Amino acid sequence: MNAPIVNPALTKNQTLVFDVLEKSEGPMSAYTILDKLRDHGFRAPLQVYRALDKLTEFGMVHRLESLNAFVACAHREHECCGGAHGHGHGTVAFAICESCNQVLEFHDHKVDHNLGDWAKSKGFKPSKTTIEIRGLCEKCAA
Amino acid sequence: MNAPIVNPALTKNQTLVFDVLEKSEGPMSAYTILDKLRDHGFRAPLQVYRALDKLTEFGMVHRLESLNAFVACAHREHECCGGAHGHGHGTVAFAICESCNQVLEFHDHKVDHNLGDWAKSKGFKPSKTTIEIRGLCEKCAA
DNA sequence: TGCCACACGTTATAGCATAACGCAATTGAT
DNA sequence: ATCAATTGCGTTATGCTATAACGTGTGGCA
Repeated sequence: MNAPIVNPALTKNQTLVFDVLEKSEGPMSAYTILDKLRDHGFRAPLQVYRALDKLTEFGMVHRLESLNAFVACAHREHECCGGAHGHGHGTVAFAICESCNQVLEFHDHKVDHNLGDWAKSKGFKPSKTTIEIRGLCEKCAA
Repeated sequence: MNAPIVNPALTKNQTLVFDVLEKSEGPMSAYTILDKLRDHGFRAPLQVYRALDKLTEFGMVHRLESLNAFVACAHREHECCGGAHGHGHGTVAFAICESCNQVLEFHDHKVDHNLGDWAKSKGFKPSKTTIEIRGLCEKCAA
């Protein structure tokens, strides 16, 4: 459960990428981000991927594996997944609406605990856990 | 929780793809499968992807989202995720060793229940849930 | 000063997935 | 029987996602 970096100083590219993600309604692919940043001088995918790597390392951005896309962390004040206290919230989970693309980010300590128990019982040492629920959000299911 | 198809009749391509996956030690990408099947007349990715789509629909193959790869379902007798009784085991979870690429497939009813409770509390209607733990298996962690 | 670490920019390439077309075989209703 | 609908198949082309490998510039620091 590596504690993320707290309030790191962002570079120009990292700031640009993060701002685009934060202003977005939903998850974005790296190439969509690239297109949004062409006016700011971005020309190549690596410029985006390198920024995303760092932002993910900082805990400010999450990668949605089932979408090959990225979202800004939904938790304010960088308290996400650790943060100032360094104790961590454990694994982040996502509910992804397949109709409106809204993403709900949440923590569930019981799930963490249960998966942790399973791992312990098998001698498995987790480094990163992905939990993604695809489906319909309340509004779209109605 | 859609009940999977039980003992479907597989086409030639589906059988070939499934056999390759089942004999494999670990997960395989679609293109790796394609290469294994060139001698059997496979020429194009779509031949593999179409078979994989069906096998996944049948519950005989799982996609690992964090690897962009596929594994044969580890449960014998097609009792996986439902099967003959049609009651379903709920979500399948995977522990993926980043050192030896071994994949452990498992079910955890408590996790299912916890995520189900969360979804219900938010009015979210899940269609497919992905749980993947990356880390080190017992042997590689030693 | 020389070294190191890091961010950056660029070109090229690798790896993953699907669109769109047409053909053949199967099924099932009329 | 025959027509229509469905499904699987093969092929070509294309699009999307991600990284390798190279070089440049900058700031910190012994």
